[in-house]
Amino acid sequence: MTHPLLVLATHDDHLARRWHALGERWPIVRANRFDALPAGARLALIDAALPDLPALGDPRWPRLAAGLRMVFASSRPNDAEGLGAIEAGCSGYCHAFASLEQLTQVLDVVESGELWVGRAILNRLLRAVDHASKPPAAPGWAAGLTEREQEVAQRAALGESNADIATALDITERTVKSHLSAVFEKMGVADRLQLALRVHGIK
Amino acid sequence: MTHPLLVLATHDDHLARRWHALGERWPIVRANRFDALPAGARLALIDAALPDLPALGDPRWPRLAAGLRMVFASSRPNDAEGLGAIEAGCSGYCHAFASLEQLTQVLDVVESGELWVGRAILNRLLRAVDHASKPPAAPGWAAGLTEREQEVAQRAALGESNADIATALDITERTVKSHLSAVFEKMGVADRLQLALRVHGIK
DNA sequence: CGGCGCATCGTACTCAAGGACAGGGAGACG
DNA sequence: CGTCTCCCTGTCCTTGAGTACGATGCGCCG
Repeated sequence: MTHPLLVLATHDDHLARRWHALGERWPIVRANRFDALPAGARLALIDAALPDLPALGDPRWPRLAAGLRMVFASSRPNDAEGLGAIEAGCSGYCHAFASLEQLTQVLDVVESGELWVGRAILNRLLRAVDHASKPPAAPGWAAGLTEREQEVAQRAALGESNADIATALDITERTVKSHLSAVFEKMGVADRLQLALRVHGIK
Repeated sequence: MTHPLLVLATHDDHLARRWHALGERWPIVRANRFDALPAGARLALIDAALPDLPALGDPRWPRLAAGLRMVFASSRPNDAEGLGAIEAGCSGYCHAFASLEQLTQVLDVVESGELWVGRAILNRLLRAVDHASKPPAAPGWAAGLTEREQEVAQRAALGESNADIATALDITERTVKSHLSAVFEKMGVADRLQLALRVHGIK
């Protein structure tokens, strides 16, 4: 048998019967409790509704993840739980009542060492990162600033000195100061530190 | 045949031969150019090195993605390209010379309507989101700082002047400078702006 | 054409910041 | 007791930042 033992960890007999069909692909064993997971198991499908399930921040999760590839199955999936599960060390997160084809695919992917999250979560991740990865796309703070002023403000807020900015924009330090003064005036801040806090959403 | 037609889009004959083995699973057809993709195709594996490949920001990508599930295969994968590919509408991003098992898995996942990215990118996404979702809780930056130094650093990072901090803590401005100098030294930053960026998780 | 916004540059000034250098007092620890 | 760390304070000095006067050139618009 090339496939590793698959532990089906659920307290729910109905769910267990449903998951039982996975036995066609993996040798399976049932576990009723979290702390009763077989020691040597390498792959597990874990019901989020297990009665003795530790919180996702619990240190037992990462310890367990060292030797066990876990798929966290929730009957009511949501982003926060999914992120928590992945961060806790789980390799997959899916709907507990997903189709057998879907579950098989998830387990396949996880067994091969990859991570699996649904497209909903992945999309949200991408949008979040997309959001976070482009500070130049100013949301509100740049209102009323000219294009040049925004450039200068952006750089100043990232810690560049006036001389740095001048060199980068190929203008004089004097001009940088001029733009910055306008920025301070328009944004109602006193110095570049306050500017940085505003630009980055602190205060 | 339950599997849809798989378009192998690459200009590279070597890569095409390698991918050809996917024909055991999907009916395949070769395309040499991006604008020569068959009209009715539903699934495509696209070489990032295609000569006429549009930039990832090109509007042709989302249009194409409407009817075609694309896996973007790069011979030198990196996060930025991966994110760009997914955002452009591709359903998968992987190494062009990944193993056939891996490619099959990716295509399986994508064919079923899910998104696929490697664990490296996914991990990075998670860390990025993890980072972005908790700006107030900065646990790591204060490592090695004494209690007093942390107080001063915290206030300085929020934009308080040395005089402000001195008044607030009922000490001399000189002492504030002393603590701050120690903070700068320990954290490897040059001034309070850099400190603020570090404390608040920017840079 | 004249006014206006924008970007650019000059000099001079004030001031907070930060470093260099030097020290005192309180508590912990072997 | 000696040593160590932490907290506190002092003076002197250099420098970047920010402001206060100023100025020119360009494009747009009524």
